[in-house]
Amino acid sequence: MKQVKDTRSRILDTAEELFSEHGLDRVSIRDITRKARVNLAAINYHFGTKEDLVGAVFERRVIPVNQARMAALDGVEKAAGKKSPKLEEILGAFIRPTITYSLDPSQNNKTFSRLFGRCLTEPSPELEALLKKQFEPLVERMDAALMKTLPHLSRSEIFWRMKFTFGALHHWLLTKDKFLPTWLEAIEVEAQTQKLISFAAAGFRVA
Amino acid sequence: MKQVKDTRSRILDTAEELFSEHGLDRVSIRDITRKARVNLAAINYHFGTKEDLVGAVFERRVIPVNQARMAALDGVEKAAGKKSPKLEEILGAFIRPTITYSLDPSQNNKTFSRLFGRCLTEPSPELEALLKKQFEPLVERMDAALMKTLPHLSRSEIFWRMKFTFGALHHWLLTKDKFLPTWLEAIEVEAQTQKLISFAAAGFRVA
DNA sequence: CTTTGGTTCATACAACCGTTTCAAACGAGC
DNA sequence: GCTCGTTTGAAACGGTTGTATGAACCAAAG
Repeated sequence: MKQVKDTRSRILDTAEELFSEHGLDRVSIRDITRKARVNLAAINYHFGTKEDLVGAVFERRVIPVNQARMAALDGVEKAAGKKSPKLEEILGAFIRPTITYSLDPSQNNKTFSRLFGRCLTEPSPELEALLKKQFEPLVERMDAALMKTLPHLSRSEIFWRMKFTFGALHHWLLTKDKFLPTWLEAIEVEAQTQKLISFAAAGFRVA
Repeated sequence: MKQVKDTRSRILDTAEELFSEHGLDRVSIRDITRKARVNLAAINYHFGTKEDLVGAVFERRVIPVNQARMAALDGVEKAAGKKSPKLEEILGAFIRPTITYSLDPSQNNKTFSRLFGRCLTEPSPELEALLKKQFEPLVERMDAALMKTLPHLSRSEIFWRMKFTFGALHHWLLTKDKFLPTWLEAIEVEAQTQKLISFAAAGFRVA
């Protein structure tokens, strides 16, 4: 086995970094292998095609984040017992894991938030299928939790409001350190997160 | 002059269509010229580089949309007279023009919404500068109007809520006919727009 | 020691990229 | 009719792309 894992994960790390910085299409396989100091053929050997590599990069992050979301949702529902969980807590279970994972420096995740936001706009059909597979069960659980807490809303209504929340979250992840005016007072990420959660919660509470 | 305009605008139309469908980087100038039935060199002759073409495609749409937003804001403020305009009307002035322009079939705009949503995630520095230039004055006017209507909110607070609104809008534009579950009841675009506006308005009204 | 199965390497491949070139075609003004 | 500036055309440029090939390498198994 030698240091297979070394090569494989060095490719994954470098690819993630470059993809999130420049976009999937502006990064060539040669850019990745050069920066990872790995042979050109290593990518095709370990992952198959470039598209397979893209999938692997996404899966490595999306799966844990969505698992963390599920776990957070579990925790929120268990804590609420028989009562319905608070709206802010449900939304927090959806929003917070992306922050946690995108800022944890121990896992080379500094750049993950941008990658994550990006994955929604890159139009590869295979990537779209992957996303759908990764998000469908989560969205279903979210819907169920929200319907319990907001029983007066129809499932369709919840769907649209989730879409808006999703958009706000991902646009924020993608641009949270871009387009900032000079006069803006800098605030912590946690404070930004709370702003987003209460913004979305208010949107969900509309009659 | 002959049919210069014909060639030029046929390139613009085709480029817009292909860019919005496949993304900026997945479309080559050969794809464009082939589909537009125009000589390969025509793009470089009329626009310079491919990046210049991208800029031209965006500008042709972004400028009118933002002008329409400005005009709508003017109308809302004039109608309110000395009083502050209603929050929903301000947000509508920002949101509605993107709908109007992305659905008007008389201007080949069927695909514009996707292009528009896409332009925020493609990381070209020149495009970013173009966007900043096109949006800064608009955002300033929006901020001013919102501060007048919501005087208890700080400018920074309004900035973040605008970012969330922006994200919800653009994610919606980008995916409004994607990832739709089978059980979802179909509704008109106007109804979706109203949902978005009241969602965002509620977020702005949080104390 | 030799074989084996997995991994790395340099190199080659065909296809495509954005851009340039320059001759041909063109309509307007004299 | 004949220039003249503008627009189109076919072809080529050098460079890069993703992928494939087959030899070299290496740890572990027999």
